[in-house]
Amino acid sequence: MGRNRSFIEAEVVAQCAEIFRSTGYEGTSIDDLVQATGLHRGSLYKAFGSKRGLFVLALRQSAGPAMPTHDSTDLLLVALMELAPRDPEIRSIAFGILSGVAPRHTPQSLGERLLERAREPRANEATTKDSA
Amino acid sequence: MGRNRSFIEAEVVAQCAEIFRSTGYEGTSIDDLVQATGLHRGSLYKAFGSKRGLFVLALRQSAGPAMPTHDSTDLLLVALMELAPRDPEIRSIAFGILSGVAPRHTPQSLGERLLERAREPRANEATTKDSA
DNA sequence: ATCGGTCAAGAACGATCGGTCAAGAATTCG
DNA sequence: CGAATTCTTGACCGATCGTTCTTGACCGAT
Repeated sequence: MGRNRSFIEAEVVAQCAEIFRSTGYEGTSIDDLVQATGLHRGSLYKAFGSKRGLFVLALRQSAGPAMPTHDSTDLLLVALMELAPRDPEIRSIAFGILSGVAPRHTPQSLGERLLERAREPRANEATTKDSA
Repeated sequence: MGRNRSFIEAEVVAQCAEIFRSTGYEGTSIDDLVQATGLHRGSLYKAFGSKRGLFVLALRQSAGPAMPTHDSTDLLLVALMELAPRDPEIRSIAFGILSGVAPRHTPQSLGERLLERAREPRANEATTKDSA
């Protein structure tokens, strides 16, 4: 039970992380997360409290012990660009990830990934509804 | 006169650029720009058409012939992170700036500035966002 | 069968978003 | 001077934002 639940939780957080890293923090709406996870608004809030809380979990989880992937690096970039300057806790988490035991990220590697990400066209997210 | 007008215009664009580079694109509301410029909503839209149009002008203007400053680099970072993946024109402008005649920006210099910016606390603008 | 408690579900909420427009002030022209 | 025209202004719009609350289905214990 508990194990299964936390496993599912981790999966949901991972799905949200994917949305956040792709469309940014401010660019992601709760509806986007609802759609991506299949959960419902109330459930998301019951489980995670707020959009920001969900992002914090996603950021922490994506920075596990493994080597950074493109996805986890993107999420870190989003945190650094959009949240860190105005949110001390997230700034602290982000720089904690950066100063991990091994020098996994460097300014150069971050800059390179930033440029790669900027070049990747994003599927035109529905600003106007034509889902038929 | 035309010259005076365009001078004022450039000043307004510069003020908006400062807001965009500081709080990001999605993080900046029209009201923020209204407050920063002292102009009124209608005037802004009459002169610049849209928030995006204003950002495009700001990005182009900030990437003049001079050496990049922290401010102009920040605006470029915002363009690359928030707009470039979903907006081909802005992506094109941004990469045009990057491939200027002299190698003014490198992945490493971008990454370094990204980290500096993330460390600079931003005056907590009260948008009733983190009261949870 | 009936209660009490739990939880998913999504309708509803106030605030705020980007964008528009009609009415008043200012200016130009006959 | 008065009519015509341009500019200024901020109230207003529908949509969407993040968040909360009511609803009702479900389940074990009585």
